[in-house]
Amino acid sequence: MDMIAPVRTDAPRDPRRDGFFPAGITAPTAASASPSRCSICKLREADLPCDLLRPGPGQREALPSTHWRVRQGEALFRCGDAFSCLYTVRSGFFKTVMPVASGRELVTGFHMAGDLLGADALVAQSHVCDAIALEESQVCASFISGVDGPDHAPPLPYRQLFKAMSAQISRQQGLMLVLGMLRAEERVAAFLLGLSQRLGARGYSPTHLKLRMTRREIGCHLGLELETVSRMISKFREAGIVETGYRRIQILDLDGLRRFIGPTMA
Amino acid sequence: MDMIAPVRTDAPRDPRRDGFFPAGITAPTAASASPSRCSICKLREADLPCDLLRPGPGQREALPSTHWRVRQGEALFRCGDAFSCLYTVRSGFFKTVMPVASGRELVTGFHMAGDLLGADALVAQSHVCDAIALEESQVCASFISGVDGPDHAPPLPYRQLFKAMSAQISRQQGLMLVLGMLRAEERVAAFLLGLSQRLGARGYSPTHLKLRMTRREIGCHLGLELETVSRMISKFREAGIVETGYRRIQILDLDGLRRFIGPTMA
DNA sequence: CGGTCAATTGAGCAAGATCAAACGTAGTGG
DNA sequence: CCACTACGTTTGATCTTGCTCAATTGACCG
Repeated sequence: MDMIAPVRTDAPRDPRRDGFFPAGITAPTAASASPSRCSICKLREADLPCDLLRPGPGQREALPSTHWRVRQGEALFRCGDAFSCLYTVRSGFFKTVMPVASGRELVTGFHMAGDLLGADALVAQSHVCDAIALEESQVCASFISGVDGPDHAPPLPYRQLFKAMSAQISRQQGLMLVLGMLRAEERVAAFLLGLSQRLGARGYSPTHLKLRMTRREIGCHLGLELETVSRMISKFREAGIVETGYRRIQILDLDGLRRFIGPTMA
Repeated sequence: MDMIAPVRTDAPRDPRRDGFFPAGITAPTAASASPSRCSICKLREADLPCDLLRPGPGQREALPSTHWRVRQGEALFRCGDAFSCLYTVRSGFFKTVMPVASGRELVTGFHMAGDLLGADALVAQSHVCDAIALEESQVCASFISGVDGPDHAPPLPYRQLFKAMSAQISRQQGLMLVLGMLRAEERVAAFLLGLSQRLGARGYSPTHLKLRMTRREIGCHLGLELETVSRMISKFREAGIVETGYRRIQILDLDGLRRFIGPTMA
């Protein structure tokens, strides 16, 4: 994805969007349609005030930015939306939510003045969560290319670092989902499936796993006691889904394991 | 903290360290003491192979890197260690652990060939978790300054982005700790304390909180049902620690609330 | 071949989920 | 301004899940 110009000409990609600005977002208030420098954004303790996106001495030009209003209950961006800019909360209150198949939702965070929103999409180029205003809010939107974009892109080593850090954020979000929403059985199944998938991606067998960690370590990773981990693995064995031999686990029925995760995760 | 030269001359800061290399880490094997370019690191599906730290066309010079061996059970780095370099797992298996006061430990992840280790320390300049080898392992260490370092530092806007992403990683790790190790009572107490602290840092009252979110949203954030959240708040009220009025919560006894979190978090 | 540590399995118990009902608050429209 | 409605909150009763305690078995190492 390339840099999106301050005046956006790309058509909305999401069916929920029906106008020039995202649903629930009005045109710039203090700023004109052409992006302002937004030097009034001086927020205490802010993670990333827009002012800090200004260039330092010897740097290139500042990233263009502008202000938007978001009404209560409306989305600043939604899961799947193409990445267009980073947001700093100027006033109000947001929640970020990952929608889950089961209807329940995972609230990944609450965000108030000074907090950064939207960094989740820097690498994948599309947002992985909804950002919903819990009250009338204002944000500062800073237009910045994704790490692969040609303009304003950082030097190569840092692009890789961005990717690595972004990958870690994604991994942690997945783990939060496991810890916050899944039952013991589902957690262990998800753990085994994740391990299988990662091993497969590296050229190892995805079905013959050699566990390098103890049941206690698995438990500490999944928020369970070691006895519970052991019991769940035994349950999978009794169901004919895995075969076990001490630290070695053979997955006989990958789909059966997926079925154990249930409707929460797809 | 500044860039640490490939040949390290700084004294170990951690009492657990007793030699030139971190405990359990032997001198470079394939590479000589002076860092090699390590072009043999071509790992499939890797998040950040050392090769990718090479400069692209028109970039500055590559970051120096070298290889280390880590024996089973030994630490690649430990919580509190000064940040010196980023690691890519070449072979073997690691766990990353956040030590917790209560003796239990939070395993934040398992890491195999191709995974990046150590990015947690890029901003704070010191590691926030232990990285322990679960079997005989090899890593590629890439020397890179922290985002505030003078050498190899990225342009300013990206430094801010690094900080923001790093902050998000820290926040998520804190939440994983809450989701994985705390009981309902402790989770709600930690949530209220966190909200209080963040509001205080922004100039609002840290004791008179106006909750913008519903009990259900708090529950979805903490991995609890909304009834449980309500019950815990009622318990705090009955204990004389908070006063409640619908969406408004007044904290009467901050220390009392901290006492509820118990020994797990300090 | 003990010794140590990890894993398994069982029994009882407590924390939290679930189901259900009553109550408060905010918002709407007459 | 008030009544009505919708939704959020509180509280209670019951039940399930997973934790705790305990004993046994199994693997690995000198």
